[in-house]
Amino acid sequence: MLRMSTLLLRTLRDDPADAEVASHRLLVRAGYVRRVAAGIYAWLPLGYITLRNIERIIREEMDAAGFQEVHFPALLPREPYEQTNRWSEYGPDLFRLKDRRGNDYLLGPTHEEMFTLMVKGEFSSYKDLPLSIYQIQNKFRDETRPRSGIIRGREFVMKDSYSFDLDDQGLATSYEKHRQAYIKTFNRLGMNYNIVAAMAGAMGGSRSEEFLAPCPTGEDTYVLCEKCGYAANVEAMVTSVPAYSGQTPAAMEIFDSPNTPTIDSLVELLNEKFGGPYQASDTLKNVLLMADGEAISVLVPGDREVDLKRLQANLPGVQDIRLFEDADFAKNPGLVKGYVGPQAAAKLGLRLFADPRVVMGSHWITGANEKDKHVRFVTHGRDFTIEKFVESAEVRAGDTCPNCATPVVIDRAIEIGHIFQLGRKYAQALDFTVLDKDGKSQVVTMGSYGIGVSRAVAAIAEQTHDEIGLCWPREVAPADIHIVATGKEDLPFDTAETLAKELEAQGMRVMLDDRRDASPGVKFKDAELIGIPFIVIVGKALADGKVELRNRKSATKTEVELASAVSDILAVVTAS
RNA sequence: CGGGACGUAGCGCAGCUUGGUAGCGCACCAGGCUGGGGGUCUGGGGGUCGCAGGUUCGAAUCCUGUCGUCCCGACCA
Repeated sequence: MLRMSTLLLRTLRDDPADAEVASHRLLVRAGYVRRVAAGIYAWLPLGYITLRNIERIIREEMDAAGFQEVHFPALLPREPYEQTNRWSEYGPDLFRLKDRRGNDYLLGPTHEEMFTLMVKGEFSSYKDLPLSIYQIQNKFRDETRPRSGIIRGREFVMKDSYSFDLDDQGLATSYEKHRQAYIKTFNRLGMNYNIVAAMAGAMGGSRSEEFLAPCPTGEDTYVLCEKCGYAANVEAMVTSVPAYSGQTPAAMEIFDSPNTPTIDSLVELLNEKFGGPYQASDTLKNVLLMADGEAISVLVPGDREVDLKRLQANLPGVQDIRLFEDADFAKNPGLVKGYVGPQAAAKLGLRLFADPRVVMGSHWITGANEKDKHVRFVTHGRDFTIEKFVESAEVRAGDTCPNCATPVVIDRAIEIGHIFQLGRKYAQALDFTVLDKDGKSQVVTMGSYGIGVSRAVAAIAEQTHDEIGLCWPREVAPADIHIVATGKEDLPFDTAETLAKELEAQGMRVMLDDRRDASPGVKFKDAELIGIPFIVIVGKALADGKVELRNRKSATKTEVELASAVSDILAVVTAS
């Protein structure tokens, strides 16, 4: 039984100054967590119970799916990460340290290498597969800017699983098993979430989905088709483009366009010069970028911006991408800032990519590669050719669903889970093979599956809190019932004590506010802030032989006879 | 890494412009009243004012540097 009189807990009346998002504010105020350093948090008893409840649910679902739990150290040697090249690839986000002999170590950001090596050390036959193993572990990332409290810390708790299969079909099956296990897990956690298509990204692999908990303070943006259910991270959103059916355009025609370095100024001039209506979407924007030191051009309709994240995610292998700067223009005198066109890209040595909207046969108004001159009727396929289409333009609400052409909505969310088919990258790098039926060595194929455990505490708090405090789903709450004794006589306290013990005997998890020195108002406020789903008040109503039962979420209050209180409360709680 | 702000008691803040005994609220301790919505009165304990230099008879306050933190952006399996 949790007793408020002795619990290591001091609720705060004021919001902490450094907390912006609701989960952070409330978890600190309600005494669940305390900041230790930037992006590093300690868990007080209430918070730790909540965290462990989530871990327990995850374990139960992983075990039920037949996955086995293992555990690795957080402190790891450099060598395996050297072999997979992640020691350098991971960049400055990797926490690195040296021991007294000067050897390099790291604090694990994810454990693909260790899992692969563990299985490699034990198994060497196709008969041993498939295998899925998982751990719940603290992970470390030296984020440039930790933020939003528990949501994005530098140390956090994560459940990561890895599957090992002989072939792609096996991987697909393992992936699906994890997907189902995740659905069960997040349902039990009482979360609202969407499963969205994601980019497998630099990790390689063919299929990847994210579990996103919609929430205005989330850091991920995704699109959702409310008609057919298509959902995708904006990076993975597929542009739907109707086939181009326009007539063959006239030949290119250069015209004077003084002082029109921006799309807006160009559109204004077009309407004056040629009669309208012309729109930004009639023009072609040539966005110049440096990709790993190489100049590239990306073509997007003039009314769209390039989404750098989206572009990079769709240009596999590119590590670093940034917009052209004045210094880059200086090095490429053929490129006239504000008047760039794709016609001369090849001549200028630019690699040319285009958003799928720049369909073959479409014609555009674009720069003439000459100051104060533009050109119209520039036609894709006739006047320029591209290396390939690449998803790169910003995604907007109202863009059409690639499945059913319905306008999509855009929403923000917290990423709480990510599953993806890794393929053979790690097994290859670490030389993990098994013998197949024919006695031949085969590189195994892997999947990797993560759940942000500590982040889930915050995500649930974000989705379930209200103005007055936290409001947990029962299975994750630190207790089922919060019993408050009020008054100055012994009777309510003794009664509450007895009631608490009887409810515990029935399997209920009980928190008892047995503080003699706190006023009723303080106890009610604390109970609401802490957010245990049911609150029982033993006080005034005792005079009529009753206690009061409140539902934290709905704020409904009912009085029940003390004589039947245990079974009445039990019935209400278990029905929830 | 760019832009902005802030470091004073466990938490929230004032004091700094104009240098002179470090203050308020919450929390904490002792006692009284109150006892169904963070109630009230009296009395207390707790801070090398982020750190290091400098100016000055004297620095929380002025100057220089440095470290840290938060917010927006960039970045983020």
